Amino acid sequence: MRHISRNDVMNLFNDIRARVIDALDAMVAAGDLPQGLDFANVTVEPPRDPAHGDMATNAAMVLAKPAGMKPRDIAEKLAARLTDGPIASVEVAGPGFLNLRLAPGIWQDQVRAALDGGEDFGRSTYGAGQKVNVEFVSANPTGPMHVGHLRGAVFGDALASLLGFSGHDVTREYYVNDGGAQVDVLARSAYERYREANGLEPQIAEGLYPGDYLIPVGEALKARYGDSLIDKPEEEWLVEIRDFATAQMMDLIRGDLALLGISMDIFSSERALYGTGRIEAAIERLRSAGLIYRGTLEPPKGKLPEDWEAREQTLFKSSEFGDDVDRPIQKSDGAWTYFAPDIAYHWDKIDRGFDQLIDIFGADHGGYVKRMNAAVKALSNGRVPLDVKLIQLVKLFKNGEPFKMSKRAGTFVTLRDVVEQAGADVTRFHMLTRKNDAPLDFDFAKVLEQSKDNPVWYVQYASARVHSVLRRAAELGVDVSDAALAKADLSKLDHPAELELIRKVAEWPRQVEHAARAHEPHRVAFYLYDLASSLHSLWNRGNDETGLRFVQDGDLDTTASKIALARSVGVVISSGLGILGVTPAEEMR
RNA sequence: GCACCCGUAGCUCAGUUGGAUAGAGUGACGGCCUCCGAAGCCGUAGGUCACAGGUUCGAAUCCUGUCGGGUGCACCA
Repeated sequence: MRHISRNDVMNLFNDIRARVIDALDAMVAAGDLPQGLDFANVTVEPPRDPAHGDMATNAAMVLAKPAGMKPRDIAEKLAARLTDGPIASVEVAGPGFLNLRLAPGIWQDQVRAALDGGEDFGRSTYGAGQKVNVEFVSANPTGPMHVGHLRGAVFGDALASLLGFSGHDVTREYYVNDGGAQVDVLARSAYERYREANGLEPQIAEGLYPGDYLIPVGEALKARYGDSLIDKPEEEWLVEIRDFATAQMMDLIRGDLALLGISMDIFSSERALYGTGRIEAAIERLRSAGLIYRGTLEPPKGKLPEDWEAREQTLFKSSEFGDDVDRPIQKSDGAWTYFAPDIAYHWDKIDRGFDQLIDIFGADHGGYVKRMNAAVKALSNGRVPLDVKLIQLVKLFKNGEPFKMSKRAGTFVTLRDVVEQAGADVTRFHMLTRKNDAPLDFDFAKVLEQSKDNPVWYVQYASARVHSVLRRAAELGVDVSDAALAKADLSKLDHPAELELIRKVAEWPRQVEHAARAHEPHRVAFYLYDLASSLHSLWNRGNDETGLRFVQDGDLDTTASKIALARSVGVVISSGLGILGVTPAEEMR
């Protein structure tokens, strides 16, 4: 029998799949199957219909064609080799599925595994320690974060946690766009506030940042420079004020992130790439691969920009890597485009030894992903995969009414506004209740509502019920420590309604692994909702069937078994919420 | 015009990387509290998975085309 790691034991589905693969290997050895088959598509999954048993495998069907055999023949030979250990019985069904029934106690063992593992239950090693870089937020350092940044921030942080939980070595990274014209605008805006602090009338011209958040920056500048910069030409103060203001803005942003419980491992500066030869070196690397040339791009088809004119530019041959056209890396005046330092930046990430890169962009930057993918492919010789996740817009509502925002009118909503009104836990969970590429509605009234319409509340309510029942059992004299509960007689948990909940708990390792593979943390949120639903369902059955209540007056042993189940649900909820960055509730009052 | 994302119940959305009879919430209707937390649970109703082809044992899922919505399209970042 193949060696099974502790991790695989925790993921029952992987364990059973390993047994199926072993049986297939044995069939090959015995000549029942041809050599050289690929078992990668063999899956073991919970069947949708419970009547189909505990688990089902498609092995016979996916192997029929490559093996040149009938599914039914494979299925029957495979079935004969599977009834062993945890698998109690096997039947061939439908077009060639093998429906597996597990031996008594196997599911219950998963409850024990959850209690033994605690919040490590479901942790996996499939990431194999791979170094993954998750770059997210990367908001321009020109002001506080607003709602537009909020969702990407939560998504990136949760994805990073999810990958860490599944065995990756994760770095959270922020790319500071401090190299372009917008930080000069910031400097000029801050300068006006500096003049204001010196008692002069600020002249916030069109195009400057009007926000109040620069007023304290102006005062800090006064404290530092007095009036020595007043009426001096821009050349004398631009760089100093720019660097100062940028640093202040980054402090602001770090504070905003902290409100959400987000802490970056690294802030990488775009500006720091200039003048170090890093950009030139990155471009040179592409040039030596024959991917840089001087050329003139075709005008875009369809509506032609008014001021379009043919220009010779330095181009990157991104079209060789799936991009639609080649992309300019230098402007006509010879300065780098935004793309050039970004190429250098990604090369730097590759250079730092990451095995996998993930970028999180707003959906409005979708047009950028092909060229970035092309660059990373070219720079790493295809070694390092880049996955760009696009985050769709958040639509704000208040009691069903759309919340109009306008930067000009000063009514744009900051991240701080949202978190202070809704709370970090609610905000974070709600941001993850949609797939990243689907638009999301955020209604300040609804997210705070206490009903099952609100998934945050619903999951928290389940958590609170678990804690409630643990408290009651403790009052009756049950030792509710995990170590003690793990010793309870779990074979008492044999009612179909209880088994249904146990199955949900047992699915956690599998769900979290799938979520990690897909880079989709929202799956964790949906699973938790589902798990909460199963708990509520069992709970309410206890109203009619008193034998199903978690607390059984006068029978401490049975209570301990049932509390063990409740606690395993609680363990998974806090583990799952932990990945999402949400604190589980102990009570709702 | 081109590229990317999306199209699933009246509404808002999931859908286990191709599996068996497509699921939740909400809204509508009907049940369940002398009972561990009813802020909950159970049931009924509701579908041509935008449309048309194709791939195969098998498609909401993969490919092609069409329609509809969003986003982006040289010297902005």
